[in-house]
Amino acid sequence: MSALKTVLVPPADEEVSDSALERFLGYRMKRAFNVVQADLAETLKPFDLRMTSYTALVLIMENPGLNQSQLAAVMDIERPNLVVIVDELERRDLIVRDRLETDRRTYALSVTLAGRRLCETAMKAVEGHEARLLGRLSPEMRDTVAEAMILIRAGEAR
Amino acid sequence: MSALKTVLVPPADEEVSDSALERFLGYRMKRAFNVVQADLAETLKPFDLRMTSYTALVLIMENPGLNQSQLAAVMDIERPNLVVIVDELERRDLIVRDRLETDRRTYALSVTLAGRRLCETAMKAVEGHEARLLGRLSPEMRDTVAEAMILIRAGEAR
DNA sequence: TATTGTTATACTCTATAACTATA
DNA sequence: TATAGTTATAGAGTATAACAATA
Repeated sequence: MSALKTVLVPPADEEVSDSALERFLGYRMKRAFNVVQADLAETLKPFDLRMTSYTALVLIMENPGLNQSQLAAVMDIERPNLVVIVDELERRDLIVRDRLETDRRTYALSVTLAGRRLCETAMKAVEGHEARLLGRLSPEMRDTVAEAMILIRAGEAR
Repeated sequence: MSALKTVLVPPADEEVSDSALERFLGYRMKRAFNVVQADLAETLKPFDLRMTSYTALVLIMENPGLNQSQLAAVMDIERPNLVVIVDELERRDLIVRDRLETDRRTYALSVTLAGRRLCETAMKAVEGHEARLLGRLSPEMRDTVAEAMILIRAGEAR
């Protein structure tokens, strides 16, 4: 039997393949989400907002009076993580926390006039960001993706 | 003019709406991705792998001899962040780093037998995870989502 | 008891600058 | 000088336990 030595030939950059991960949803989603995240961060930077604080602001504007537990639930984050977000929005006078007479444990959150103005301007910028990132996708494709995201999200508990 | 006092009525839990974020891709993707991430983490826990280390292992198995810069590029992460991942895979004897004669700066990465075995078992588990999470999506929908993720990813630099 | 908001903490992922050794 | 790998570090997101005030 002859002695064969295996020689490891490094692939050229263009030859590196990820086809074994072709059906790997997490991998594909992660890479796409990173791009979306980075572009969104740039988009929101002029408003000094991050994705989480922007989301919170929009939801408070849409649901005046909601409390932090409700907001955390809609945003799908843990309550402790919401505290710092709400703290900062309040510090910047974009929202107010009102103690309720009926239940003095909870805060009723609502936007200030400044908060509403900033939010509406930021929403326009985010529309541009969406258009930029989804430009290559057909309208049908966008709808399908949106629907799929909701279906995946809904399939959580089983 | 009569003095009207605005009373803030907190919404019931079921009434909290996020329709203002309906077309907000990042928000939808984040929520879906969180679900995928959490389920994947559970799936990979028995193998003591995380999403990043699993991805690295699969890619090294598919591209024997590639170096860390190439791997980081395919995975879309920064080189410094890859070091700890490769360190751990090497420590567990799942991969080896071979110094190349031709360029002593780079490592040629490849899986060991143990690495190949663990990877192949883990890939089967990940298939189950995919089936579980994508169960509600039609095959056409899955294809569209996969394609859309690649398109979004590709639209990065513009 | 249970719930709201809070503090403290820890782990992961991500990003950048600066270093070393090789080329 | 440029590149591969490395170290150190910092920021952001996420998750849990435990507490005070209130119901």
